Amino acid sequence: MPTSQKRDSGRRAAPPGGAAAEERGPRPPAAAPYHHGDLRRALLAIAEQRLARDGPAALSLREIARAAGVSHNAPYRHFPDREALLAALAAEGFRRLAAALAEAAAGAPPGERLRATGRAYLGFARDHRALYLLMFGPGLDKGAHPPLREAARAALDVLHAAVAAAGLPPGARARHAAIGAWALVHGLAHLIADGQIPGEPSAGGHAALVADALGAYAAGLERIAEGRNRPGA
Amino acid sequence: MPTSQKRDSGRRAAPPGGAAAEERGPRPPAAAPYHHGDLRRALLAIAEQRLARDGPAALSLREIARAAGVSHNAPYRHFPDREALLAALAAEGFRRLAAALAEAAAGAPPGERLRATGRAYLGFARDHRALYLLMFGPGLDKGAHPPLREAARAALDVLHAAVAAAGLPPGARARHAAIGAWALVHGLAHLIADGQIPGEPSAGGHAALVADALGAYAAGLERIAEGRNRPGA
DNA sequence: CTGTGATGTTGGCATCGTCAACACCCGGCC
DNA sequence: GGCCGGGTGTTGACGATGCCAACATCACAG
Repeated sequence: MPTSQKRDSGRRAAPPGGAAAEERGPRPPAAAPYHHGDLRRALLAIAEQRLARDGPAALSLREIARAAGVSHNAPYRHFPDREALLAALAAEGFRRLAAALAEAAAGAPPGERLRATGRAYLGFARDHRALYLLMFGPGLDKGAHPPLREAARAALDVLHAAVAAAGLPPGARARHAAIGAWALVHGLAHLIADGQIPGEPSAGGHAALVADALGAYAAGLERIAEGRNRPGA
Repeated sequence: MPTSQKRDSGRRAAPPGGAAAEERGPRPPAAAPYHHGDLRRALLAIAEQRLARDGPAALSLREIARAAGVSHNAPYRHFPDREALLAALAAEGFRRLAAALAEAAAGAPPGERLRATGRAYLGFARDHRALYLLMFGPGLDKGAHPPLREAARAALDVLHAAVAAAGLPPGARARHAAIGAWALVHGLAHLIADGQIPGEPSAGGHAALVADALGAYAAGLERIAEGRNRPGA
């Protein structure tokens, strides 16, 4: 029902209030269908930039509408409430994250797959800090928005594959190892994004830290794969 | 300037609006100084319970004041703004977390210290889910509230000690290993609290998962401590 | 006893999320 | 061609919130 791409009619080229165009791709005819021209996408784009600027708590539907050049109630035609917009934003973030992870995993040899995926995860968190914090932050009832869980599961699947490539035989223990890898990388990303770890979060800032932490975990996985020393009860 | 403990005068025993007493400890004379009687503490107690019930976003100063039986502006005599109250809550949480970690570490043999500390960390996150999410969530500028950083650093120190007990020689690499341990445990706690990992978060719910993940990391640390295979660049 | 400063109250302002009613405009139907 | 139904956007309103300003109250100091 949504995303109804109808026709163009060339109206409302530049809304007066906003500094944010809807950044239409290089697709000549298909755009601007109804009154405004693909609101929803414009709202999401504006919301993402405000999110990065002011944090999730300061995100107001009215301000987004204002920036889009529409009235304060227009967003309600596309999102039932504020949380739904946040959820759509987070879902899009999960999709991008999963894509980034898959790409990193595909471009690395099996032995390096785990580390490469972890680096990609951390890179995403660094480059989309606010979005990342929104995706995993509280205040978003994941159960009420299935796309979130679905995209998150897809991301975990990539981690699964990377752990399998690390040489661990499949089974419940491998699943635990995969979740552990996810948790390690997620914890690092979260602590860095939260500013708990001193040092510049620049591109190579925490490279040694990440390499050591991932290396330790990978070494443990190898050791378990070789010696089969059961740690848990 | 704040926390001015003056004297008692026995007034205003039961405010009409609230179901939340200020749960004064077993300290007979020292309590209820000025008008209300240790507001601030009462506000924090009420805030913590509302936080656990409705999440951090739904926490409103006015509602807290209402529950405490004071006017909607009384909290401003104790906290400059809403965020300051949140920060005080989070700082208290960090203090409790550090204490719990220290206790767990002290009660475990050196070889088990890392796992025991990790379990305590996860137990704290499970038992104080909302507070934990507040402590590490966005929307709280940690830089603006030094007590937060301080308490967080204290918690990390306990992890440091646990990692040292795991047999790794001190140095930059050991520091990285400690942060990695923190990240692993933090990531597990956060993912579980966020509902990303299916399964009951009850006391023993994720025991096997936690044991495997911590075990893998500890095994990697041991392997590094023995063989000295340098992972990072 | 008077004054001073911490504590609490009343009132007000701008903003926000959301609901209800109305206006516009496209495409389908006769 | 003309109507009309529903998706889309607008105006107006309500209650609630964070915060500011002015005032009231009380404990203690001098």
